Amino acid sequence: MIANSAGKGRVIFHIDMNCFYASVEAAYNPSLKGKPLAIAGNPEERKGIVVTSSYEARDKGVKTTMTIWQAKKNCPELIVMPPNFERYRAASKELFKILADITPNVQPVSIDEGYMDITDVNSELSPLEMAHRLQKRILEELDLPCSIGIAPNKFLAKMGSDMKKPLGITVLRKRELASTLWPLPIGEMYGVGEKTATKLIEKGIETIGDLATHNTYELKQLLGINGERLKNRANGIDNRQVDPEAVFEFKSIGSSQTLPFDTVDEQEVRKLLASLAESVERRMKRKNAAGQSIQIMIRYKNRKTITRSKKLYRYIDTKDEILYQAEELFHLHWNQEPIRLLGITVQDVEVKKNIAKQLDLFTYEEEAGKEKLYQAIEDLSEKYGNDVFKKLDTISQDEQPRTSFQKDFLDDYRK
DNA sequence: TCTGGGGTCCTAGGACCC
DNA sequence: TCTGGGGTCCTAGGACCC
Repeated sequence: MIANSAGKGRVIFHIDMNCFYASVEAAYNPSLKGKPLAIAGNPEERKGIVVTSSYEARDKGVKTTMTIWQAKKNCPELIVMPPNFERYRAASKELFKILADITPNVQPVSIDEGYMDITDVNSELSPLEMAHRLQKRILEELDLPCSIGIAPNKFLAKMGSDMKKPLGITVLRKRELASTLWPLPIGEMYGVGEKTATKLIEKGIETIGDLATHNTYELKQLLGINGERLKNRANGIDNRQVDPEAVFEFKSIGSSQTLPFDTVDEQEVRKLLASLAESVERRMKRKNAAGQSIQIMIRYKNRKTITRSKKLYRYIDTKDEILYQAEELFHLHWNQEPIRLLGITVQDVEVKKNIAKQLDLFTYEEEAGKEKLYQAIEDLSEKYGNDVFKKLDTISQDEQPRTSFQKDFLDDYRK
């Protein structure tokens, strides 16, 4: 049988690793198998919350985002380990290699899950048999358990992979939704979080089936565009493609950190901002990217969190530039109250290859040296206002200026 | 004596332009 | 003498996911 025998319908897999971090640790150290294990940060630095835990731990009431002391209260024999991301990244890489063996049409969505579109895979095996082999191979080669959802679209495949754990395989067919998907409580639907669940339950929508049959207009009133989308999904409608390129289309790169103690000390703030800027720079370099906006995040003592951002009209990618912009925003917006967490994010990120094509200031930057460019930018901002870059639009280096404004700018700049 | 860190997408108001 | 409506961009915040 050929996977595509259904005709025009697609066949999508969603692969979801079971308790990924905990399973990787158990694969490295088999003596951990069968024991209640939690991966959690350092409680001394106020980061001691459970990130993942084994099923044995979950059975004893250990839940993700619990603090370690809460988790240990429920499960005194809990083994707690710090996260080892290198390890998880390495395991993830091996996982996606195995998926790529079946089809190039794989879309990673996070370190431990991904979609595959196997519609056009030539195989004598049925999709269900393929899934069994895949699951077995991942278990044998990586010693890691996973669950697989098989369905005609991403949403149903995702819901399917969630239904049986560990080592489950679930087929969700559209014609069986009323008996398979609809009985589930609304809060278990992908895309419905706590807030949305509360709103829906208030309207008497308690199951996915209730949502599927509810009046569309009312849902739009309640949830905006998302209301309509959720209703469609509840009815098994989801046209999103599996996109292997999506993983390269990141839009922001950020770094944030909770301080061991709340602080108002500017020295300490500066140190943290510098190290955050460095971390952002490192990761942007790795991805060969630069960004056009900067955002800072300040979380205060009472957990109230603000974000402040600024569009820059030029691309930045170095630690110094990131830090300079972040410090400026910080001093403009900090209300002097004790700080719990700081974050820096570079937004409107592009890979440099694409920037060079589109935007030319970057080319100038490479050629003429940054200091000269920044000086020119500052002079021009003063002269023409902050609109200068919008008005400039894109002038490529070999291109003739199209407007008198662009001409003035280039004259000024080349001086 | 609780609640990390990495993201994406959507909304809503104001500025500005036509 | 007073005021429509559409569209885009920017900023801040919120919801959600892993």
